[in-house]
Amino acid sequence: MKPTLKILIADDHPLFRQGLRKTIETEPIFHVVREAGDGQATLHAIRELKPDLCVLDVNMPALDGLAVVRQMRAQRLRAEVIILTMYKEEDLFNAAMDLEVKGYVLKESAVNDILEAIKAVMAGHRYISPALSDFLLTRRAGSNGLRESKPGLDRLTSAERRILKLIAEDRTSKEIADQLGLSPRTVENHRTNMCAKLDVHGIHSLVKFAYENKSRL
Amino acid sequence: MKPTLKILIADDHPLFRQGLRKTIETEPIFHVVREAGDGQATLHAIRELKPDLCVLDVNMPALDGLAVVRQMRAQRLRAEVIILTMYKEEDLFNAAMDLEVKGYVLKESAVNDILEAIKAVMAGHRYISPALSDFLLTRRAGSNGLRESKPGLDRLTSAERRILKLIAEDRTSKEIADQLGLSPRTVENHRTNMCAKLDVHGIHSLVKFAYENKSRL
DNA sequence: ACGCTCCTGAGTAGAAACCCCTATGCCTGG
DNA sequence: CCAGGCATAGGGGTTTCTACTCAGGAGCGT
Repeated sequence: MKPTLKILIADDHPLFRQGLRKTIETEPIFHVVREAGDGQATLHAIRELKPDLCVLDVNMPALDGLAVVRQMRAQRLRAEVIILTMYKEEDLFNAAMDLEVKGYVLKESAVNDILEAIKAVMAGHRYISPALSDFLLTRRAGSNGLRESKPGLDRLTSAERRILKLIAEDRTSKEIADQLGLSPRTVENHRTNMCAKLDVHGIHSLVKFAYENKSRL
Repeated sequence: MKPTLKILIADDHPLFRQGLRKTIETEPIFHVVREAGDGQATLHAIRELKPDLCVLDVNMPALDGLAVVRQMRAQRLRAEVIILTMYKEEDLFNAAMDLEVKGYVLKESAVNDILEAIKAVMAGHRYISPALSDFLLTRRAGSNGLRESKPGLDRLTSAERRILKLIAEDRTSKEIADQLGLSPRTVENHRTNMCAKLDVHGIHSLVKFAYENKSRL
């Protein structure tokens, strides 16, 4: 089987896009279905064409590359992402990693690298330019500290926090009630109130939130 | 400033050493002061010549590349190290990282990569082949405590993995069924089977598992 | 004293997930 | 050819969580 891979490229420089396209299409199964020059157009094109892979420049008008990825996640647009950037900025890199971007390539890299990155990502692996190895190795120290506190987390009351901590440990309302000496209904009411305050919906969203933020409870 | 850099290369294949030497010496300031074919000879040469940088193959007779590094550390021989290897083995890679090796390059990489690696390492940075980005990213999770792949994760079938990926995105069985063109009951059955295989129980445990392991799906 | 928030508890309803079964069709290895 | 694994689909029942409503009491500031 030889399914051609639908690729979208986004960069605000037409000449760079052209070079990128030429490079990518040296590989016959890679097909660039669209070029976009700004973030909004990129997002539109992703919704419309459902590409398998997006190669996004960070610096773009309207929406930058990472903002596009955030929108993709919010709108459940499933496509692999490779971020292209000119500079080695640690914050930018960490933000991309937090968004679970699969590829991160410096523009200074050899043209060969972008092809390698595409192949690796489409094979389910990740590809990060070696120039960023330093960031990758020291990431643990950095990314944990500078994460901004979620909006709404500070609006939780003490009882709610107490319960959320136990939710993060995968406890049911009944178990939590037993442990805290409350009625299961009270715990359920707190759950409901937290869902409203945090503006999360769905049966698992509160658990997910609790799990993501358990270090800050 | 133009001090020539003393480099030692170690590999048990003479032809490969020759290619490597030619490649390195395209850069005038790099000077290969010795080639070695096994670990003992390498260690000897390092003591004798005190090179600035050692490019070591992993597979060598007498002492393998990592054993040489261990000896260097034990004998306080200060030289930067770049490990060259043919295969992507996670254990080997982690062992090298634990030894604070500054460069780790796959032989399949472009010849250009080894030069980039040398330049990066001599500039005080690290250089890791992008093919190993996966290892690098999962290393912190691994070193954090839960260590290596869960028992049972490899027992999942392809359909189950496909569904687990969507579970990790907080989708309901109905949404997953719609997206994959299946009956909701089928998806629920897969959920049940996965719970049994993974030996997890409780309404949120599968979501939690999926979320923790989403990078390995 | 009056509002206000918070903690507590409850009724009702529905959605989602889990748990126990059965069953069909497909493919593969012995 | 048959057993077994896998993917598919369903029945019936239970538990858990969410989403609404309501309500009493405690504490707190104006």
